[in-house]
Amino acid sequence: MRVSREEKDRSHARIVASASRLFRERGIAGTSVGDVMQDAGLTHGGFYRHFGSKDALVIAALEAAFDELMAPVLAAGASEPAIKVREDFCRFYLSDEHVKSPGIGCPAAALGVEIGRGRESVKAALGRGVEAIISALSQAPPGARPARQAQATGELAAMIGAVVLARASDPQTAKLVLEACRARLGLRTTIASE
Amino acid sequence: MRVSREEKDRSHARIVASASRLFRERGIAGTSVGDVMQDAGLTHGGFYRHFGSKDALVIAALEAAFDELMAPVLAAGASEPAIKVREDFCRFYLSDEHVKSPGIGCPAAALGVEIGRGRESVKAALGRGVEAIISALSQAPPGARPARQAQATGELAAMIGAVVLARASDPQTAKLVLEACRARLGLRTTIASE
DNA sequence: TGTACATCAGTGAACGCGCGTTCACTGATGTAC
DNA sequence: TGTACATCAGTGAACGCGCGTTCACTGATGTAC
Repeated sequence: MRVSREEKDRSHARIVASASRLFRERGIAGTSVGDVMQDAGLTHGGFYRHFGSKDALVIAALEAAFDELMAPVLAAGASEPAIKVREDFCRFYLSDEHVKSPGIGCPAAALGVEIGRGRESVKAALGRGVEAIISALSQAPPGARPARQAQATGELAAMIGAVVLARASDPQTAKLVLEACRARLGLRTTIASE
Repeated sequence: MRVSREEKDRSHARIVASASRLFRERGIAGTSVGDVMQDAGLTHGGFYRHFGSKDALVIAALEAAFDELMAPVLAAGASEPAIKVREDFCRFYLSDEHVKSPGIGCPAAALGVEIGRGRESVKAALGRGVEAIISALSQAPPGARPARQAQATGELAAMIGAVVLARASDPQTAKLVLEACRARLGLRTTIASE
């Protein structure tokens, strides 16, 4: 039965939220359209009233995931010193929580490899999200201040690698990987190091 | 028809070599047992004369891939200064060639995320390979010299992230990512940088 | 060394299963008068 | 505002397809005598 415009919008938002989490947790190939719809409390047949294809859902899910990831950074705005915002972001990125919960984490770390093998339109959506992170980390708009952008790019790459490696490792090695990356980024550790 | 023991061994080696390349190029889920057997010049039905499951093939393919990746390092042995061997490894790791050809590259970068979501036995095989790289990079056996191991771990994580990010990016951004990582590792660039 | 037979690597059809996508249908919503 | 009808969000069955795995079969290889 037909539902109201507002109800459809709510369904749409639930589908995107479910997809955004499940794709990051299980991978895109590892998450079926049916899985997403069930998680959103719907049946699979209705999916194509919302998206033209699974790829279109992936793009929407990526955008939502990057928005979610950058929300604290954007919310802080000018009310906090830029250096503090950057450090908070890096601390979250290199946290046990981020490693343990890919569903609420960085899409580049969770889906970068899979998307690198996929369609150009999906790669482009990931690229836009990566650019947004680099801009925020370097405190400079895209294209400007190449030296700072380069540094931020290197730092992001290091953090992505740390999270990828930590997730593939046993818990003990994972801690070591995160700590090593924190040290390389010049982040002081709360726990006393040896 | 039955073939000789030697012929079977050659088939086995071809299956592993094909799997090792195809898994890294297309992902594990993106490569069927049939794809591998066809690439090895066989038909899919014979696969289970060689391996008990696709997972068993993944483990064999991972071991072959890590052996291949570390071959130049081990071949150099004591005949070259350790620092030179390490630098050559890092230069290859951060090369355009490595980014462009995952099929001959590091399994941790190509398959780490997917394997992180998979079975424990496969994760363990990846872990052994990662340990081997860290030992080679730190010039120390596993477990020994924790400070150098920690540094090597951080460097490997940075390189994995750079390759993952470069592969997900457009060619121009990819170059920037690799260059940024080289700079962070203290590797001088052949091309003059700005 | 020669012979008879058991073994088994490789083939290709078949299995059950889950996938992305399509479709006929339902009935509440939205719209035109 | 009320009525008649078109729209369309959501349902659940069905589509063709490819997957990992199994199986009966073939015939050359390996082995026991």
